[in-house]
Amino acid sequence: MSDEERNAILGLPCEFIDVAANHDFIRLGENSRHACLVAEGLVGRFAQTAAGARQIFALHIPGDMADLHSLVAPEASTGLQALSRSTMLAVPHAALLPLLDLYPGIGRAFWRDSIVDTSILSTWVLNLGCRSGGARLAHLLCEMAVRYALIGRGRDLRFDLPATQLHLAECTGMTSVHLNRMMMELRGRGLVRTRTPKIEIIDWKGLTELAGFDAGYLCLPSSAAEQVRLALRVR
Amino acid sequence: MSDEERNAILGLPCEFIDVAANHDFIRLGENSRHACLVAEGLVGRFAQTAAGARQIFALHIPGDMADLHSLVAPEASTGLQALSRSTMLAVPHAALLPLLDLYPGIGRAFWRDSIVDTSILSTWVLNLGCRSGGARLAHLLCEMAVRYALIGRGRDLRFDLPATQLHLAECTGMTSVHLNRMMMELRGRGLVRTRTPKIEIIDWKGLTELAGFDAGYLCLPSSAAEQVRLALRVR
DNA sequence: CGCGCAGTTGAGACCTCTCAATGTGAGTGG
DNA sequence: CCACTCACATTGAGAGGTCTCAACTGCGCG
Repeated sequence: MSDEERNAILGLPCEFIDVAANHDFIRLGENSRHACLVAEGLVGRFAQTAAGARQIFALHIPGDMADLHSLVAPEASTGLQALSRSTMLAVPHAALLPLLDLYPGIGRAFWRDSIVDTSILSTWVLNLGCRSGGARLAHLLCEMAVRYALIGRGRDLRFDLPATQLHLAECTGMTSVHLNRMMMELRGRGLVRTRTPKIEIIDWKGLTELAGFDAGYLCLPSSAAEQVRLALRVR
Repeated sequence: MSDEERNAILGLPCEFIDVAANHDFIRLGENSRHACLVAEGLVGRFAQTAAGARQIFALHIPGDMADLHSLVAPEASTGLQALSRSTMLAVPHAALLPLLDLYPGIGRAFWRDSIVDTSILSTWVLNLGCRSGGARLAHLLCEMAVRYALIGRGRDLRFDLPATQLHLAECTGMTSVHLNRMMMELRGRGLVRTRTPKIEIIDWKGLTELAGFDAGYLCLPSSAAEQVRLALRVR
């Protein structure tokens, strides 16, 4: 984006919103009039079956736009839930939409952001469809380690993931009971140490191998990839 | 889109490409220089694990843009495979990109198209994470019935789905053996009649209930929803 | 100090995979 | 027209992964 475009974005009106843990602040089927940027906390995008089973299909950490897509498809049938106490920055669609016509670069950047989300989502599909429970959990931990490192909140493969095991189970398509057993197995194998919400990856190589993790799907520019490597202090 | 924008699109240079069944015409990790519109056949977007397990996470039928996302994120790590003999219409990125700057409406329409793909993908995640094998298959059949009806290729809940059971298994995260058993169960319950590639849904209500299917995620404008109802001759 | 949520544990049922064999139909060459 | 071949669908049996349900533990918070 150009400086002009960047400034247009920074000049946008917005409003801080505080959300309690486990609160669905955008309900399923609700039409949203804002785009939400996560300022603090952890937010999950989810949907659920008629039977009540809930699936989380994206985790948003500080700095993420959680529902940019609502700009062009406000009727989307997914909800947004704070997994821990979170604060959001809500930007009205009414203020954002005109920028899209004025600055093609902004639209393209937003589109690209959606594509990255989709790439992550695709990888989650690959996980759910092709990998065992333990590998799915390991993959999620690898992903979050990299993403937290990227925003400067992970050092030495240690980071806070403010989600309960039930939340993680809803991400990885498992029962919380089974997730617990898988988590214990990762610990038992000496791959991670966890004590909610703290996660510490002890054996990065082992964990990524078990998970089949390759950070490519996060669509990092090569400069960022370098940065992650440094932040993780890996290799 | 305005007429002017529509005309700009129709004036784009393009090239027909014929692809044999089971041919990966965009390999994993390959950088694409074209956007592909499916003209005929069935195309799957896929990725695979290091162990070789393949997951299809989108099916594209005639009229779909199979990899619009490559325009803004050409390095995406997914492949494109023809599931049956297909013909594609390839539009060079070089010709498409300038339009994005000239016509904001085009960019927004493309973005919206990506969002719809993402919405479908989200629903596949919900399927994989929360539903049993039989329900996943039923859901896929419901989705394809609606989508084929929308492009005028489904009448009375009958349509051709030129994919093998192995392909369907790769879509739904099952073994082909298990998919076969689930397919036989759907038949046994009197929900569908199938004989590759023909699919006939006998009991729409029963199938949608088993699947927990709700067409909302396809993001149809209300006019199209009406149209589908007519095409399916349901309700 | 007690309540309640989150994590942990156990046992049995069920779903899905694995591997291997068999059936079936369309196309092909003789 | 028949034998052959190949891809795909179907079947069986046993192993393993995951779920269910129910109980129990540990810890933070009021």
